[in-house]
Amino acid sequence: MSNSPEKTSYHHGELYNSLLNAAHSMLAEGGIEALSLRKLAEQVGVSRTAPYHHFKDKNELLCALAADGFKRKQAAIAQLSLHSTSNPTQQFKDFVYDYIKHATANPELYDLMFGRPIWKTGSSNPQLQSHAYPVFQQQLALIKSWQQQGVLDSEADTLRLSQVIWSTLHGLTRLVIDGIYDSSDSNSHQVKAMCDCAIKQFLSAAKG
Amino acid sequence: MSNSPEKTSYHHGELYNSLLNAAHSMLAEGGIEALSLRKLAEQVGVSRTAPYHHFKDKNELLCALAADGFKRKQAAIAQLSLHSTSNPTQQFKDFVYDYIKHATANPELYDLMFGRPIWKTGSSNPQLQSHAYPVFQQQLALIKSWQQQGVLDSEADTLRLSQVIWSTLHGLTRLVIDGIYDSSDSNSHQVKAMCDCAIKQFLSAAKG
DNA sequence: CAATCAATCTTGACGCTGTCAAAATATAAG
DNA sequence: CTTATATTTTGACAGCGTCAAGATTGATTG
Repeated sequence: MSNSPEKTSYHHGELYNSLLNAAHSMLAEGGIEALSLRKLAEQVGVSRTAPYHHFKDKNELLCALAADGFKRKQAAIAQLSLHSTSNPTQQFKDFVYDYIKHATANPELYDLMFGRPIWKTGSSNPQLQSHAYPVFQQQLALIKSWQQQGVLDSEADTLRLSQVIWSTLHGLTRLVIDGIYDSSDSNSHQVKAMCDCAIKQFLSAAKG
Repeated sequence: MSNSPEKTSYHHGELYNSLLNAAHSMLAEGGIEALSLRKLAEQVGVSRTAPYHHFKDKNELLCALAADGFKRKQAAIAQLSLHSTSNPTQQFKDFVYDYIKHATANPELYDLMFGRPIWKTGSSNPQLQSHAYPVFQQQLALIKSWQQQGVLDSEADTLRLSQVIWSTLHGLTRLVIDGIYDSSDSNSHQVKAMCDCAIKQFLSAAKG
């Protein structure tokens, strides 16, 4: 959308944000693989090495992009918590649906945020971590409250249960967006069925 | 290990297998990222474009490598099924432990077998699919039997439950091997705890 | 055995990538 | 105005996947 103002001046002035914006849409279109610094620079109207004065690395750009994604994810979850008009069981269901919905709506962004390249040892930025960690804390708080309300297994250790539920959602998402499940025909219908099955497992475990 | 016989003859004779072997160890050392056709050719002692007479693409080599992994995985699961001396509940636990154990022991191979690059639309080889599909069928059969024996929720649709359990194991594996969980200190201890929590959830759901 | 053919391997080249070094230019500070 | 600092540029390097054309070998057939 709002990529480059096409300034003709030597100094761009808004290079940092312009690069991030352009990177965002380029990521959405072709994934991490198609995201190259050179194409990015060209699209913003600047030479190939200009970005290196705002991002030390390609990795640093990816981290900044992912950090931005975590910031928005946190806001989305927070807004979901505010809409607590429904009963806690329905809240948990909505939490699951929303997780898969957001992830499958922006598969390339999800792939970046939770992918190897930026989390591999030595790659993860302190700035990235500071944005990602609160999101997990947020999820942990939600699950703790659901445990206290008897929706989820109250005997389980909250941290472990959070990790397991997250694993289930993450795994389901990855299997879908990585193409291991065929996304040809009525895929969303099957994904919905998988979510419901997962929900049922966690809910019944609470009544053991 | 047994990489190249260093034949000086023009025709290598065993190029296909030599490439696969070299690729296997190169993958284990540096991951997909570090696996380049050129380095591979050099290591086997052949020119850069020689591999193209045995693999149409780099993608085709990756598919062959992954297919080999699936073949071995199938054999491993089959052997696990034969060791059915223990009770079915313990069998299910061992199945979970083994999944994570094998995946974390060969993280780079797992990343290849269940990663985007080879499953992305248009990348997956028919040969790859024919090796991967039976593995899922195998897991589905196991889960069906555990359902019939009352270990897992017998009311759930077998296909959906298989997908959910697989999602949990896959997600847990990915979070670990992708570096999202810090693998610094006593990691295996925490992973064990997560597995136990997941197992408990699925077992209690059967007694709902 | 000799000639032909197909399989295999090599050299050369192209465009793409990330990134460093050094030079040019614009802005800010003294 | 001069000096320093931040920003951008051009040039260059090594690496990558891969195509095209030529060289070499092993197998096939007359």
